[in-house]
Amino acid sequence: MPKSDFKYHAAVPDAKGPHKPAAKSDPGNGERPSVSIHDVADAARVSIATVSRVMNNPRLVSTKTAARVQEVIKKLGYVPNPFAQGLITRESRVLGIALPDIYGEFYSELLRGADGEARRLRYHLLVSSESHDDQEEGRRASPAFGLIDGLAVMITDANSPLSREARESAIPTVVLDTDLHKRGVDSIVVDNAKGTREATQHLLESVPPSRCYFVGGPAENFDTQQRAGAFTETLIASGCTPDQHQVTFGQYTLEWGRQWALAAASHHTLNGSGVLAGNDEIACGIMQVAEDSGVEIPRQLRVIGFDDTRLATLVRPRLSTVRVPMREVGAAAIRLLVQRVEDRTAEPTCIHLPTALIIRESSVGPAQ
Amino acid sequence: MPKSDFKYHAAVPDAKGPHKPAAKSDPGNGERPSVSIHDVADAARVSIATVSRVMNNPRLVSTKTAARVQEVIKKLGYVPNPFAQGLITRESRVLGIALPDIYGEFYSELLRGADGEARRLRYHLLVSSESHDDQEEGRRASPAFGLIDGLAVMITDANSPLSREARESAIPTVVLDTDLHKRGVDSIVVDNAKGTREATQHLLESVPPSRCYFVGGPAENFDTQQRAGAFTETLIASGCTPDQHQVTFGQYTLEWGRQWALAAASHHTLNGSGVLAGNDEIACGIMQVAEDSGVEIPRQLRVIGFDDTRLATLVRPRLSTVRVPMREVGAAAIRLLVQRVEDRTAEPTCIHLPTALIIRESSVGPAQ
DNA sequence: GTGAAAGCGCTAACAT
DNA sequence: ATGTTAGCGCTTTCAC
Repeated sequence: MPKSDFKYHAAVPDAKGPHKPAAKSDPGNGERPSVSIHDVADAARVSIATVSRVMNNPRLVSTKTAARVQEVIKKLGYVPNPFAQGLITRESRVLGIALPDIYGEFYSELLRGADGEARRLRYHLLVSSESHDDQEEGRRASPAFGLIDGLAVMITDANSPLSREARESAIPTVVLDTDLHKRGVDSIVVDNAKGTREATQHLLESVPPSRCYFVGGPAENFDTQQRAGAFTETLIASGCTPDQHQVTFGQYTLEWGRQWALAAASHHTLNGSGVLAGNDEIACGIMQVAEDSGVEIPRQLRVIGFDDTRLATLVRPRLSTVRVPMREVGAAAIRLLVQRVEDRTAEPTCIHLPTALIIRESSVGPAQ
Repeated sequence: MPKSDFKYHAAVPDAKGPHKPAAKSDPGNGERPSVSIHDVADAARVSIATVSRVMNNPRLVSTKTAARVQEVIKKLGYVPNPFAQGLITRESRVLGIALPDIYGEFYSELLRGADGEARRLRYHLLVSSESHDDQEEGRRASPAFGLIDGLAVMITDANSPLSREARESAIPTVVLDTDLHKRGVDSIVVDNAKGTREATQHLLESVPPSRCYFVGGPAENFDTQQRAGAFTETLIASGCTPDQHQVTFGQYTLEWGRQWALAAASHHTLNGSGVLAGNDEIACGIMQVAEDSGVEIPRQLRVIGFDDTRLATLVRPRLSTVRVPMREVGAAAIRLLVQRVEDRTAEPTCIHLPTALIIRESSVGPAQ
């Protein structure tokens, strides 16, 4: 019998240290019996080093020993303690993702993409939305810095405290929706300009430039700005400089769409117009008001949404919209993040994802 | 000068052990400089034990010392290493939540509730959807057992492998949507029966029982079964035993709603009927087909959805629906889970959350 | 190919 | 009130 067997078995049960931490097989409460690398080593009559090798670098172990150890591992249901592993390797295979909110089709789909990709790459995903923050003083439960290997942040508004924190904690980070790669941060951005141009040009096919409107989300929002910018440029290129009423900002909500449309209707500007909304919800709000006030879509009013959420195919008439590959955004963020985690010396990059106009019913048909 | 200062400083830099793990302040790559409890202890001229006490049990330390240590902690930006902590305390303050999918209003809202509650209780949330599984053999990346302190599982179909795993790993678990508290598992369930009864009775006010339909999701689904059951019972109570066409099962998708409605329309059963859909999406599908085939809602057809997602207020006519407090479900799950994590001896309980009929436009109005 | 041993950073018993 | 120390479970040199 190898000495390791003797040593461990003999030494441990007697040599009760002064510190008696979590139960090993404590009866009376429902603790996990928790089999450790020592248990495996003992049962397989090898040292813990060998067990470790079998798990992390099997080619350093003879096939025969490896097989025996594997068998014991299986029989005992051994799973390495991630805390102990992390203490040495400084890796948890957990990635954080911080979103401004996790509500609605948009974030939901993004998260789905991120989750799928993380799984594929054998990482776990720790989510955290910012929305519920700050109610109670400054106890900002930042997304487990120290535990996570990397963080994907979506920064909608300028420089949120979170991004600063991330920078300071020197943790691998990728930013969604803001191109910061010149500042040394990997980023994923969506090519808002392309889709916006296509949509605006599509509108201009049947609506005079002076009757085209952009109904955006919050003015501070990065996407909003790009979309508004591309809209304006396209109008200018067509020979019409839009006035201030043609480009407005509000919220990314259906309610804001309704508000805008109500105001527009009261100025009689709905009929004969074309509007590009900042997202599908806004577009839906506009469509609702139009319908309620007897303005026919698309005959009297053309409307195009943004994002291509399921909403777009749910409403009638079906909503033309600019598709944003939200799922791919989430997936790309994780892919890039993992890349960075596994090689921190790589050059910061920025992945651009395309947008494209999808024409459905709300923007086509016989001109008025 | 305390001896600890001498000991640590003198001993460590020279006594380079055989094992040289992760860089402490490795230049050349962008590692975190990582300040440890020792650094704080040194700088504050106390032992590491005192630093630990300041963080975990301040009342054991004199106010003066505590203040000094706190200052150093702040100056150095010290954050305890969660791996080292977890190794001893066996807690990570990370909770797992496993959902069949994370798509759509429903799961999105549930997740939002869970996230908010987790934050409130100072836990982190590790999500994982099952949908992306199993593509590549059996590499089931279970939700970080060993790392998480507890797991909230939503079991839609009978006994998924996940729930078994959870049981085996002896980790605190709460189950969503299936009452298992008799089997010793905390659970959160929604009182499907109440809302379903209300909805069915509401339908019966204007539609004869023989013209009432339940268009459910998957037959294996727990919620579906309860809803179908309550529907049938209510019909029976009103003196009509529903035939097999009146209670059907499919998917929780808009498409299934369309299919059902198409089939129904071809049998001329749409006009003059009342239908309770398994969820809002199905209801929307039915409404679309009805509209397309010229059946007016609510005049010729009454429809009620289930869940009260935003869809319900988006469509026209606005959808009557049975509200399910998805957000509260998520929050309650986390609350219960944390309770269990912090006291494993408590009796398993089952939290019931109510549902309630919300009457909007799709189910009321002048009878035909 | 395998084992011995150091030590990651921390908490908690024990000693003072 | 504070310090000393063992040890959580693991990975990894180093020696054989």
